Amino acid sequence: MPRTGRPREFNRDEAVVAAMLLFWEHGFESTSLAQLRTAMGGISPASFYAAFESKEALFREAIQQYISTYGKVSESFCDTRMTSKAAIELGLRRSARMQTERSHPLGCLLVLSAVNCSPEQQHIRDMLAKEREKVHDWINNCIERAVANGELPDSTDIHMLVTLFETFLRGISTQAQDGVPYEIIDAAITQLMSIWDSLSAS
Amino acid sequence: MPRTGRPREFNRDEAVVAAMLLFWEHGFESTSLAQLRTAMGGISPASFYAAFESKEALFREAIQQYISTYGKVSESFCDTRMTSKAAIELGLRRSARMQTERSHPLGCLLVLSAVNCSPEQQHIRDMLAKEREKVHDWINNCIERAVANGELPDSTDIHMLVTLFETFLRGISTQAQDGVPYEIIDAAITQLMSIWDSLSAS
DNA sequence: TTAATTATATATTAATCATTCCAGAAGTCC
DNA sequence: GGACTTCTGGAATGATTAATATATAATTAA
Repeated sequence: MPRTGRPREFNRDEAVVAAMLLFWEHGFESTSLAQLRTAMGGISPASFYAAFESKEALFREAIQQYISTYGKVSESFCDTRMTSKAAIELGLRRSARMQTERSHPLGCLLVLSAVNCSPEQQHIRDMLAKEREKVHDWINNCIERAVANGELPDSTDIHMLVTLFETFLRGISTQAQDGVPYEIIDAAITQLMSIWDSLSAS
Repeated sequence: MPRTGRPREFNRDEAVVAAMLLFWEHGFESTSLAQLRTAMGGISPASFYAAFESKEALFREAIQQYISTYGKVSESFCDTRMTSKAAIELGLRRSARMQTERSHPLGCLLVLSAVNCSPEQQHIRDMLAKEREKVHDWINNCIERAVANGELPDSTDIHMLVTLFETFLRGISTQAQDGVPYEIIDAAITQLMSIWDSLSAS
């Protein structure tokens, strides 16, 4: 917080949220600075660069904003207060719910916002890949825990099961973008989770 | 085929394939005309616009090129010469195989190439959504056929089952982009298909 | 041989891209 | 009341965007 100098005339936090929503909907490269500045309250280029160092730096802030709010639904995957099955199931359902809400862009920002990227911006893709890997690790640890504590048999193919759930989770993003409603994805999750029971029973 | 006038100095078909690969890897908007012209054999702007009307028209041709080659793996979903289960399973496995091949960009062009789009290019997104809908209809018809001929019970929730398989199918695209190998996706497909047996048995 | 046709190379267009410069405005600190 | 600091509006930066204009080269048809 600056204690001296002319005070900022716009709310920085609100501006980051507005930018996040734009990046979420159109992606990093397809969102122009002019669009961002308009959505952030019609601020000038000078104000933009004084508050945020660059478009890329703003994008990084937007990602952190997403992770600390909407993205929290994924944290169910690393919630050890419930069974592994319950954690996976809740993570999937909460993700599906959030990604199909109409109060913000559809799908997951971490999956969608840098799918299309020019070669020079490969590091943007890599940055998001790292964030996705965190969720991957949560799911992986969750399944490993299930095998370790007997919730799933020792013969369980852990990598296979992680891939099964994660691939479905990724698919929710483009399904949501195409308008598939929550209820039907939720029903598919119920069916998907039946696999868990058949594995634990055998 | 022009029968008169100066002959074209580059192979038009090869140029479309080169463009398709670029669009596949970087998406519609993030692929520049300069990149395209270089990949298409270093042709000039004049030659480009003489052969293809515009960047968008070329993109449409690239999509058709994809559909008639790599995209054919999806046609398993509407192959009625085998059981519905076999059609779904083969469609998934062939999609996973194709999308993880290293001889071309990873994932599915129809899913990935217009995820990030500026508002003015919404019709590009819509165009790809229509192509994806064809695959959706194939899967839907395939499941409907299974219920109609007794392969699945009448009580089957068709929309749910279509969503289950299609969401997984969509997820393969970003999983492949993140480097998940074919073998592990294939194993997940095997597990996913076990749902079919549990449904047909009950 | 000439006309018609089509592709070519080169230069150029206007628009947009992210970013920077500069002068002034609005605060705090002493 | 300065001095200092930070933010502001507005103009300008050079690079890049997709697309076009113009003139010429290479072919076929008559």
